[in-house]
Amino acid sequence: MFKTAVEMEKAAMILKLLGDKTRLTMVKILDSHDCCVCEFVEIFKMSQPAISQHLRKLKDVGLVKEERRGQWIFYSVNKNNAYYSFVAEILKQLPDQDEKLKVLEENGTRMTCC
Amino acid sequence: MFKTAVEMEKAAMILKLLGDKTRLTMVKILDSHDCCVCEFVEIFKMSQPAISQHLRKLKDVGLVKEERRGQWIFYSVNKNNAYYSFVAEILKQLPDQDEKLKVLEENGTRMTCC
DNA sequence: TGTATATATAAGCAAATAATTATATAATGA
DNA sequence: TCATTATATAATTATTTGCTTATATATACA
Repeated sequence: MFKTAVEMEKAAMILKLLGDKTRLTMVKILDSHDCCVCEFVEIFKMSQPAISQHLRKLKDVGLVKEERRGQWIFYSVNKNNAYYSFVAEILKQLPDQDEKLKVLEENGTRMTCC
Repeated sequence: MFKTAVEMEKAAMILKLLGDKTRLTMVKILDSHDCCVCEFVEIFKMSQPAISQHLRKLKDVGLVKEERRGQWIFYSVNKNNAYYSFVAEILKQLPDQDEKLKVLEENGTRMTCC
């Protein structure tokens, strides 16, 4: 089933990170689509620094990784992370967030930026 | 697979609750054994009010329930809770905590109290 | 080379969290 | 009925968190 159980300390740390609605939704979205910061700014109607700070926390524990593409920095889930399978089991149980991206495409925000 | 996905808001709330090492371990233990407050005080080497407050939070969202047995109040996981299957998937991936209870039995603390 | 755009980072602050200490409640047993 | 034990609750405090505003950096493009 699972190679090895996640340590309690690490598990609690991951859960605390995911225990924020914004970050949880980010990870759920990133699990199926790469996104850049400006898309999240649109989706969550939050300031750019607030978004960047959430992404920083996710990056610091290795849950997401970043990749610059020209002017933009794209984030994606780091599926090689030791805790990815732990996280994936949680994400599985969450509702699809694709309609959030669809809204961006409809109002053109997705195209403009990325 | 799952009847219905857990709402993002609710999921984040549950994850935040479990994102504390003490509470996460409590729930993992309670998932297989009922326990009373004084046992947790021993296990975690924490003050009784601190333990009671953690249990209160878990009870407030319905993850655990309490049952008085004479002088003691026993806590157990509320498997009827709407979010139990969500939580159970997480607990599955955590290492067994039985040795923590074993320590209590060895030093007699488990018997004395409960 | 200068300006605009995307992003990160730092500093400051208000709200939330998790502990402590002190006190209240409830059951047990002499 | 009184002392003891188990637990809850309230008040206080220190720490952490998540935002804001201000500023820095890095790329693109005219």
